[in-house]
Amino acid sequence: MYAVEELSKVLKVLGDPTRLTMLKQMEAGEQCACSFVDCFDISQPAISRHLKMLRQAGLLLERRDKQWIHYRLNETSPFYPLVTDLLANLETVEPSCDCEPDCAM
Amino acid sequence: MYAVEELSKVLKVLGDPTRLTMLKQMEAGEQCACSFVDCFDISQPAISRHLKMLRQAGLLLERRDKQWIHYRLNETSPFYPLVTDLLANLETVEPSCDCEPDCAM
DNA sequence: AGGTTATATAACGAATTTGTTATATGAAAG
DNA sequence: CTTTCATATAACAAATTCGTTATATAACCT
Repeated sequence: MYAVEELSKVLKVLGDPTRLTMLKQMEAGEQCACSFVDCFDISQPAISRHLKMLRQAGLLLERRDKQWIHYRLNETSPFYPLVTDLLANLETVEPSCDCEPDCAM
Repeated sequence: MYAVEELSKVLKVLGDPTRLTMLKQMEAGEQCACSFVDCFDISQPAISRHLKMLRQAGLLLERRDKQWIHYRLNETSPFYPLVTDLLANLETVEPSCDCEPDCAM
């Protein structure tokens, strides 16, 4: 059972096409932050801030490997079931620019 | 299957504690607009605008009866299953001010 | 050490959101 | 017909969002 304040905060974070698409891409597994930079037509700092919002909402976990940071869905979030359910009902988006499944490493 | 743009728009509308609480109250059935005015600590025009946003997202239907307007969840919305699922996992909120289940009529 | 790559933060502006008060509309009641 | 009640709209201010460019940090490579 979610409290109204918490749920509305998470839904607000989910209510953005860029962040929703990011999550959809992480549905398949870990994604390097650099791959998001390639996938979207917005600047690297904008990507970084979207990731931060998802992280602060507790929806993401990160793993540092060398200079790359890999993000993945946080399966221990109380909202993880909600997120996976949403993503399962979300069409896959074909990227506008060239978008590698993941970076070199 | 939802498209990213549509789903993110709906989630954005859902991502507000006032609107989420309004929907929760409509989970039980029709609600007169005036009952929302009693339930929340915001002005009548603010309530009216929240209802408009929910209506424009296709989540609500209205029924006019005399001078009152009754709102209910739109069961034919493609997002209705999503909404009911969310509401089922949302704690009921006890109202701050006096809040009738519905107005006189 | 110095250069390159990946990511984060700061500072800022335009657009959007969310509240307010004042006003308009629509229906009911005297 | 004028008043009253329920609801909607207009105009505006404060706060937030979301992008930008410039700069900082962190790790790797030579």
